[in-house]
Amino acid sequence: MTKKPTALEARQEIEKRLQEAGIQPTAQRIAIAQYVLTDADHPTADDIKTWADQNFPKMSLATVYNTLKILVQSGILREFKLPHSDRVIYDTNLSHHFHFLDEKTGALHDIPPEELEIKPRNSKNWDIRQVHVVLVGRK
Amino acid sequence: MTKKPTALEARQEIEKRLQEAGIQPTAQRIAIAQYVLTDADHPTADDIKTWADQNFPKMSLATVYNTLKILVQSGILREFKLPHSDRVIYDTNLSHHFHFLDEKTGALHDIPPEELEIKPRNSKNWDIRQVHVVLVGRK
DNA sequence: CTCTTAATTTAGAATTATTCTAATATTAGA
DNA sequence: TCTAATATTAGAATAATTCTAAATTAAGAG
Repeated sequence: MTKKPTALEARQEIEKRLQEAGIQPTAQRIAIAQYVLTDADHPTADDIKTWADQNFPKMSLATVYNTLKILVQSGILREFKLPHSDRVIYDTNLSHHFHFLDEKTGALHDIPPEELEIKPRNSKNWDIRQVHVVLVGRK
Repeated sequence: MTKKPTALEARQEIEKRLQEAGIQPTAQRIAIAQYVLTDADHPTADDIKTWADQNFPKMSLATVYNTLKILVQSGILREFKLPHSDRVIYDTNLSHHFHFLDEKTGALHDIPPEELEIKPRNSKNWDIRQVHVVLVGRK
């Protein structure tokens, strides 16, 4: 039985991850990474800014964007856009998965890879690096 | 052996299609529809504006956007965004297909549905209306 | 410690794609 | 030919994101 990590332990875990990725673990970066990786659900930059305004002494919008860019570059997060909406959405990159967008509510759900079999009959033998799948419909 | 349609015939064909969709076939709309449906390859609104500036007496950017919106609403076109880029891309809706984005060149290629088998193990029995797939990689 | 340099953060301006607005022009139909 | 409805237009407004240049913070050498 694994103990649930305390807030401090979680923070230290995040800090370690940033360091391992060669990212200087500043207070702002730790806060953003912790929020996106543990609490948030497919947040946008704006969601993160709103959260920061309530949970961090002072953080500029530019820092939110800068930090997200760094986290994406280092592979800790991935970013994507939904087929229609305007905003970039951030997602943990821990496990490969697909997305289901509920037309009615706008809610975005993860689809684990086992739920969707994708077989490229890759006749052209292309080198495929990323597979983005968004199913749009109703529950 | 079918004859290749003349420019006039193509224009009339487009006009008929607009009328059937309940869209008033104005000169601007015919021009845009003809370009997107027969000549352009995954254009953005900006591509269409550039083309119009060179091939139509005078057309405002607002008309480009208005017309594209109407064509999408009527099902003649579909629109989507690539996972990373900023612009909406327009595509003919004639046949269901997927996309391959070449990381190196940025070129976007169609993938016919036979090339990619997608099997949702739809345990949740969701009603899926659209399937967006973008493979990103290199040729 | 303390100084110096490099890295980070910041506020606000700039940019980009798209939508809105209100006036003008065109079209369809009586 | 007139009228009402519809479409087009230029330019302003909006929204997400990026850029800029100055101020702050952190890291490492001595």
